[in-house]
This record gives sequence, C-alpha cells and structure tokens, in this order.
Amino acid sequence: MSDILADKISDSELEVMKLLWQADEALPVNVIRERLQQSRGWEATTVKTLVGRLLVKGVISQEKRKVFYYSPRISEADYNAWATDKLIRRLYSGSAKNLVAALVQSEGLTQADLEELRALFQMED
Amino acid sequence: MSDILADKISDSELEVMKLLWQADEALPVNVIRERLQQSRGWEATTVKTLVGRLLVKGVISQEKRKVFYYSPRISEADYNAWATDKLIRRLYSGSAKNLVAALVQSEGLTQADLEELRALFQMED
DNA sequence: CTTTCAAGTTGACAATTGTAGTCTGCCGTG
DNA sequence: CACGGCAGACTACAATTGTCAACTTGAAAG
Repeated sequence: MSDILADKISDSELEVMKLLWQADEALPVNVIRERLQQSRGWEATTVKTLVGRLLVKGVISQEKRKVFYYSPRISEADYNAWATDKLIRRLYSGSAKNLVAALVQSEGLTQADLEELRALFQMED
Repeated sequence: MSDILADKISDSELEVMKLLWQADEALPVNVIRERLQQSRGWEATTVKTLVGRLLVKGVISQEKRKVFYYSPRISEADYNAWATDKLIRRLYSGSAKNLVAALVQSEGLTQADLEELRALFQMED
C-alpha cells in the first residue's frame, strides 16, 4: 500500500505499465517498443521517453543484461487501489461507500453485475 | 450524462466547482475568492484564473449583474459519474463490477459500509 | 578492426496546470 | 468631482505531459 507512489502515472505512461504488468517478467525496450508501436503507433523515442520517466518516478526498475530489462516495482492491484483511493478522496469525501452508492444509482451496473456483486458481498460476511 | 465534459477539470478548478455546487445559487467572484482564500490560501488573481479557465471549458456560466455571477453548468453527480467512468475505463477494463470487487477485497470498506451497501443492493432488486 | 544499427541520452516544443502579478476602468465615498 | 479600491483582462512562468528528432555509444556481424 504505502508505495513509492508520490508521483502519479500519466495516461501514456500507464500504457507502458500495463504492458509490463501483463508481461509478468522483465522486458527489454525493444519488446515494449514493438508492442506499443502496434497498439498506439508511437515512435521508438516516445516509448523510450515514457520508460525513462517511469524510471525517474521510481515505479519501474531496470536490470542490466546485454540491454536493459524493465519490470514494475508496484503491482497493478496496488496502483489501482491507490488511484481509486485518490478518486474517492477527490470526489466522494473519502468514502468508498459513497462511490459504490453512486455507481448503483447511476445505472453504471447491469442487472448481471448487481447479481455478482451481491454474491460478493455475501461472501464477505 | 452526455455533457460538455470534453475537457477535464483540474484539481484546483474542482475546488471552485465544489464551492459553486454547494452554494446552490450563482456567486460573484468576490464571494468565491473569500471562501477559497480562507480554505486554500489562494490569491485573488489565482481564483480569477481558475474561474476563467472553467468558463473556457464551458463547465460554468456567467450572468451579468453589477458584477458577474457564476454558476455550474453541470451537476456534481454528473461530473462524478463521468470521472468515475473514466477511472473505470482506465483501470478496470471498463467494468464497474471490477472496481467494486477490488474495493471489497482491498479493505477499503468497513464492516459498517458493507452492511449499508448490502441494504442498498437489496433495494435495487 | 571496421561498419552498422539499435540502445541510450539529450533536447525540444506545444498544451495544460498551479499560482500569481500588472494594468485599466468603473463605482462609491469623501 | 477626485480618488482609492476592486473587478475584469492580460501576461507570466515553472512543472508536467504527449510526442518526437538528433546525437552518441556500444555491441554484433563481417
């Protein structure tokens, strides 16, 4: 929980993080670049910049082999929890309950979602 | 739902919005300034800048009297829903259910919260 | 050992954000 | 009627973000 998450991760940077989280192992820039060129159409240098900024922010680490290999220093779940908490503080007076209540009321959830959630809450007893 | 919300509202700007939402009536800069000077220690010009930017973004409107009076053009609930949806798309693959599930698992909710939410779900049947 | 190409480093530039100063004109008060 | 102060308009400036190009260097290939 108490992460290195002082700085936030920007939208573009998050794309890189997602890739690393999915990869589940350290990746060389070369691989990162290829995938993001595909999915986002970014130039090689753009990818490099993003990786560099993530390094500076301390959310990924590099390991020297022939070439640098990169891996996340925070888990996706931890980041999501942190970002969600920020939203809750920003918009819902710090109450997660308020968020859920708003979701339920705003039709953001399908009937099926509601079913599943109810089950979830049951288990939490 | 389908708002003028193309641009996002920044953290500082949101403070102004919150004030206007709470006020529940159009306010002159003068009043906005006083309150935010109190709570945030901002200079008068800072407040003016923020109000100006919100105008440009189209999320508040002005009404000319002696002095301009400002009021929100989007409701707090709508904005919250929009911002929450953005987070859900960004981090939870667009699934509100995933968000709630993460919340439940991450201890973000107290036992009391869970009770209340369960009640909420009951009503939604 | 030299050539070559990708990896790594630096710099760049426009837009947004946080925060604030300056100038000008109008309004109320003495 | 002159003046002081605040509203409104414009400007400013550093940090962050989205994108990328150019240059340097190291390692692989011949």
